[in-house]
Amino acid sequence: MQVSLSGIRGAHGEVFTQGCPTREVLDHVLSKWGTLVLLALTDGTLRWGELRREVDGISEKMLASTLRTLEADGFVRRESFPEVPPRVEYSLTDRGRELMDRMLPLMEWIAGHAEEILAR
Amino acid sequence: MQVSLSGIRGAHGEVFTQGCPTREVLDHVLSKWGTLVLLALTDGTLRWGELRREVDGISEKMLASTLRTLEADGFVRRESFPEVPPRVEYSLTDRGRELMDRMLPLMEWIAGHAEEILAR
DNA sequence: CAGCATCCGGGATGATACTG
DNA sequence: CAGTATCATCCCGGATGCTG
Repeated sequence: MQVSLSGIRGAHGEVFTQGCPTREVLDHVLSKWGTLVLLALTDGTLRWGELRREVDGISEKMLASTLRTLEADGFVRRESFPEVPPRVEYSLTDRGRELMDRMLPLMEWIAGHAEEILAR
Repeated sequence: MQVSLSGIRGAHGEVFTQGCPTREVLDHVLSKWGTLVLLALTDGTLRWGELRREVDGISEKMLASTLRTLEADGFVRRESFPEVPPRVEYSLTDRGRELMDRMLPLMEWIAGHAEEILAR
């Protein structure tokens, strides 16, 4: 089911509306840390500690909060193993991979043009 | 010039680094209001007042600040006409259109799945 | 190792009034 | 009409300490 360009606008031409579902998901997924966590998981499964190290500068609090949101939205799967010491692995769900299929081209373009863009 | 997936990661596997150019542009472009302003301009040129009405809920302060950032990054062009009353028009630059070519598929997918995603 | 609870400061954001 | 200036506020997010 494809949504046309005109289909993503509100009926009166506004760009969505305050508090509509699309804006909410946008805020989750395009948040400061959301994009980076999703990108880190794109290469494969990671443990909590690995994730913390891969996403440079993220605090434990924000990692936990970001992961909870992304898991609730069904983008990330959390698997906890009953071992000592505990091991928890995070990976993208199918939905998460669908999302990243659309997000990666954007991030690659930005990464490739960032320096030029900021060179004012 | 295409950037491979591996090319968008830091040398040590981290997802970029704190304060690197890519993260900065990411923050500008994927900010709460940045995406919505860019989306509004995707359909064509808009005046200040039209933009304010199209992007539901944005304050004058945030509209001004968002537009200044996007203009400084070269995504948005500002044209001011020496008339009374004043008229100022905003539109995407070529760079802005390149960006939106990558962003639209993402936003369309999110808009099409938002309700399902939040239905927990 | 993988988190959660708590506190708290500051930048992001909003509301209002005003101006060229 | 298209902003700026100012003030008030909120909540994001960092730091720290603790637990199963």
